[in-house]
Amino acid sequence: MARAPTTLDPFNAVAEPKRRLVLETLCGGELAVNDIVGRLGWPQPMISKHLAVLKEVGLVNMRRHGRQRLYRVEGKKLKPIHDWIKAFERFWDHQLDRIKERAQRRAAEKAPDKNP
Amino acid sequence: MARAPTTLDPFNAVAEPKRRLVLETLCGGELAVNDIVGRLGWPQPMISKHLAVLKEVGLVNMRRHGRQRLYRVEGKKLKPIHDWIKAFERFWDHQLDRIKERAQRRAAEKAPDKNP
DNA sequence: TTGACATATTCCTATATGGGTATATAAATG
DNA sequence: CATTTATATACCCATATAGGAATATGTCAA
Repeated sequence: MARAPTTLDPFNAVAEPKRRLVLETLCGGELAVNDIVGRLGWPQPMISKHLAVLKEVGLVNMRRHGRQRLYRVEGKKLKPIHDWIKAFERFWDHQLDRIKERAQRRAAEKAPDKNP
Repeated sequence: MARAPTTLDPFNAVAEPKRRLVLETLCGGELAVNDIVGRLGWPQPMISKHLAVLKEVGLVNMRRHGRQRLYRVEGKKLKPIHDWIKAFERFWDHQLDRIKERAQRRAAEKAPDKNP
């Protein structure tokens, strides 16, 4: 079997560094293709092709406006990655560990009879 | 040009779903290859090959113990992904937005002359 | 030494990629 | 309609993949 298609899921789509740059570029808001071309300085077909992949996984939306096509980032589609990575946060964010522990302790104080 | 090698960075290594499962399996602590084979039920060469990729990007460490090879997850190597995704958190975690705003407001109160 | 066990490596193949270049489609404009 | 502008698509190619099967390497034990 070959490698999974880039359009399989956000993980694969975002593995390509240039596609991440496109998403970052769209972070400020809706942009037409040529705006992205201007900001990134890559050939237009390259931008269009990367946008096509991002659109197929739902990471961007498109709407027509005259002869332009305005692309907007659909950030929610990145949540699965965020959720998956969360399980590993403890490996670098010890601060967070402490926050969580404190939260759990507080929860335990509020419901001290939950675990008899 | 072909697709970037899976060993280029954590993003590419983790794009493969099975590789994510291997990492999750190692989350509980060091495991020998055969333990992973047992838990995931995949052919041993498949596990070894995925481990090789993960090791090359530094997502796992290995140490020999007798005839076994014990693999341990190196979670810190996932931080770049976490950091990149953070810029998009606002797209789903509105709660977090409010927390951040509050923190910024508080910081502004502490140093009210920073922006004259 | 000879096995048995644990793991890695090699060889194969179908498959999809990303970039480049050229061209097609579509919409506004004169 | 003809032309310009904005974007997408088609075609080509070198490349690396993931999986399967077979085999190699390494290590302990009798």
